[in-house]
Amino acid sequence: MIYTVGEAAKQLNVTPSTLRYYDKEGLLPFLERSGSGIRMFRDEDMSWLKMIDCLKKTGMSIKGIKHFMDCCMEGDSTIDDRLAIMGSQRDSVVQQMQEMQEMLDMLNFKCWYYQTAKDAGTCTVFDTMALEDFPEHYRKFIDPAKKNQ
Amino acid sequence: MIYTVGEAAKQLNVTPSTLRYYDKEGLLPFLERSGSGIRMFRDEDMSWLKMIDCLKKTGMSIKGIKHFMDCCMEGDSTIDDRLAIMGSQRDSVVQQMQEMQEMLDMLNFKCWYYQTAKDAGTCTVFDTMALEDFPEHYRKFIDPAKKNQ
DNA sequence: GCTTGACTTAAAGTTCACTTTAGGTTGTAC
DNA sequence: GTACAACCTAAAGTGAACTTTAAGTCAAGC
Repeated sequence: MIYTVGEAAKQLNVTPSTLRYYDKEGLLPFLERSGSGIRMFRDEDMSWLKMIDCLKKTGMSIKGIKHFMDCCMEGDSTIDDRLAIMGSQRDSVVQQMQEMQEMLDMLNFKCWYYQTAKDAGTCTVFDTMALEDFPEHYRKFIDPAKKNQ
Repeated sequence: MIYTVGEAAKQLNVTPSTLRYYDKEGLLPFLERSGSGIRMFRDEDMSWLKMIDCLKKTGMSIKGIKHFMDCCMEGDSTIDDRLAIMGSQRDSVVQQMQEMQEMLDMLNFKCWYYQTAKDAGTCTVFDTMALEDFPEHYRKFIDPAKKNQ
């Protein structure tokens, strides 16, 4: 199966211009054209696009992705480089997820906080609350210096 | 304890210019100044900054953060709005984490793939491998249309 | 054969979130 | 009292990642 830039873009949930931009930046060295110059995305190219999407979503820059793709085109001599790139990207994602979890904990606290305030009708409900009145796992978010959390 | 913009910035691991920029954009409505116009960050302001940092790190725009801060300054009349904002931000983070997990799975596959190629000295090692030769949890990443994964 | 929608390019424009620059003021240390 | 680092503002500049525009080409349906 062969897709045009518009069809490929739809599958990836991006605009055709984005794919053309990626092409211009050298992210799609695998891409072939028809005799009249039209981009032809094959099924295996869609796999490449998914990989690019993965790197993009995990925070790699266009330049970084281009470097990886260049390595991929080079062949076996770059296996070590590619392994290193994947390894550091994985480490980065693990870190990002840890940070995300911390942020989620804080947001969960805020949801509880505003839900409690909503139920009481006012944020002043917390003024008379002692630290022990807060659910245990939320206590770490409470700033004694701050009235309105 | 009171901090200058430079001290506050150091605690948050940002530059002083960033905090001045946030101030200019209206993200720091709580912030007070000394008689000579110098920004004074109190301990409870550092809590506000942590909240702003949390929203920023979870992908909220400067404009979105400003809106939230404005609600915070308004008082009890905006409790519902703030609860809604925190709720949707939490949902967004849950989604982001799910996506991150999928990306991590893919990167783990790629690490295994390149490690295997490295051990063999060539990517052609996969040419003779049947689907059953791949670890089970990695099989979903294999594209039959694609030689070099 | 002609319309129409999708494709092509190069180049300019946009948005976001800072960052830098220029010119000036403040406050602590000697 | 003077040096010097850190503060101040307004405004211009930066970099990343697209997005839009303009002018033209291609291919399927009538």
